[in-house]
Amino acid sequence: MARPREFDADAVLERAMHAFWAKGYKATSLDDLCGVTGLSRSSLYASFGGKRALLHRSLARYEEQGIARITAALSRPLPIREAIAAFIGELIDRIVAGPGRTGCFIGNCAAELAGRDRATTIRVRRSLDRIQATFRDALVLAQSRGEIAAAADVDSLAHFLVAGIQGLRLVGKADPDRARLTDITNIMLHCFDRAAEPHLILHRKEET
Amino acid sequence: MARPREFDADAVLERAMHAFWAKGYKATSLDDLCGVTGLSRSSLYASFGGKRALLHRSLARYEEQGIARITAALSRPLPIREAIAAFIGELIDRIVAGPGRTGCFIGNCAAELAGRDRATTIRVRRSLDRIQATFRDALVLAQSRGEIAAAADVDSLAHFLVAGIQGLRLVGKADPDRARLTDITNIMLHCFDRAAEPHLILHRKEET
DNA sequence: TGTATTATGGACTGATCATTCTATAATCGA
DNA sequence: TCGATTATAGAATGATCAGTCCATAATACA
Repeated sequence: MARPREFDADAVLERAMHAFWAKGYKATSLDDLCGVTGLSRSSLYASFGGKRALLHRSLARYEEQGIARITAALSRPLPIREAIAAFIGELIDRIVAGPGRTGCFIGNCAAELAGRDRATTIRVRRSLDRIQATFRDALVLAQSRGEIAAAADVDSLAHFLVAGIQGLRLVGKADPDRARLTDITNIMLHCFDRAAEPHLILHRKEET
Repeated sequence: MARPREFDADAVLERAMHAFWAKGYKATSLDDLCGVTGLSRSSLYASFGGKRALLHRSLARYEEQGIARITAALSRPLPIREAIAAFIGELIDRIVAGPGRTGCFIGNCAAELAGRDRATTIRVRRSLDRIQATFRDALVLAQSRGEIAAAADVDSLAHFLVAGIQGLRLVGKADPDRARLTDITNIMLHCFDRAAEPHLILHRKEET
C-alpha cells in the first residue's frame, strides 16, 4: 500500500451529483466539479475516470437515494393512494420551497442526453424502470390488501405515476406554483382512483 | 437601401429551431447553427443578435407551431376526449417512429435552463401557459356542448394535460416504447371519466 | 530508514467555444 | 456611374473546455 486518499469518495460523489443535478451535464465543468468536491483534476480522474463516468456514478447514486425515498414513502401505514398523495405532496413542498429548482436529476439527464448518448439513455431508462417497479410492487401489495381492484393493471398504473411525476416536476421547474402543482396532482390521483377500480359502474345521479 | 439579404429569415429560424431542439442549447454550437442555416457568423449576429436571441426566437416559433397543431387537433369534429386521445396517439406515433428522439423543445429548455436562466424560464412558463390555455378553451367549448360536467374544473384539467403530455414525452425520449406510452395515455384519459364529471356518484358493483 | 507505491496539486495541451472585427460584395437612390 | 448603406465571408480573439502529465507528497512495508 501507499499514500492514502485524503477524501471520502462518498462525500465527493454526493457533491458531484448535486452539481450535475443543478446545472446539467454540459454546463458543469471540471473546474466546477473540482470546486465543489475540493479534489484536483488528477484525483478526480484517478478515482472516477472522467466527467462522463462521474455523471454515471452520480446518476447511480441518485437512483439509489430516489428508490429508497420512494420505498420509504410507500411503506408508510397508509392506504397506497394516501401514501402516494403524501409523497407527491412533499415533492411539491420541496419544489415550491426552492431555492434550487433542480427538477429530477434523471429527468434532466433524459431531456439533455437521451437519444444522443447511448450509455446515458440506457442508464436513464433503467432508472425509470426501477422506479416504475418500485411503484408497481407497492401497488401489488396494496392490491393484495384489497385497496386496488384485482383486475387493475398495476403495471400501467406504475408507468402512469412515473410519467406523471416527471411531468409534474418538469412543469414545477418552470413554474413552481403550489396551486398549479396541486391541481395537477389532484387530477392525477383521480386518474389513479379510476384506473385502480376499473370495475366500478357509473350511475348518473343528480347532486343534492 | 443597400444590399439585400441572401436568405429567408423564416427558413433560417426553422433550421436553427430544429438544431436547438435536437441537441439542446449548450450543445448546439455556432458552427452547428451556421452549418444548418448556411449563414455566416456575421449574418447570424447581424440578423438575430446572437446564440441566445436565436434560441428565444426558435422557442417563439416552436410555440406558435405547437399552438397551431394543438388547436387544429382539438378543433376536429370529435368529442373532446377523442380529439385529445387522437392528438396524443399521433404524438406517440412520432415518438415511436423516431428517428430523432427530440422530445418537446419547450420541455427540453425547461429541463436544461429553467431556474438558471431567468429570461428563458419566463419564456418557457409563458409557452406552457399558452398551451394550457389552448387546452382549457377547448375544454370549455366541450363543456358547453355537454361533454364535460358544468362544475368540472377545466383549468385544472388543462394543467394536468400539459404536465401529463410533458411527462409522456420525456419518458418517451428515454424509452420510446409504444405499449408503455399507450398504457400511460389510457390512464391519463381516465381524467375525463371522473375528474371531468365530479357530480357522478359512484356505486360499487361486482362484475358479472 | 529506505524504497516501492499511490495520491495530489497544478501546469500544460490542443480543441472548441461565442463573439468581434475587417475586408469585400452587392444593392440602393441620385 | 457613384457614394451611401447593408450583407457577407472568414479570420482573429480570448475565454473556457475536457483531459493529460509531471513533479512532489505521503504512506506501507521491508
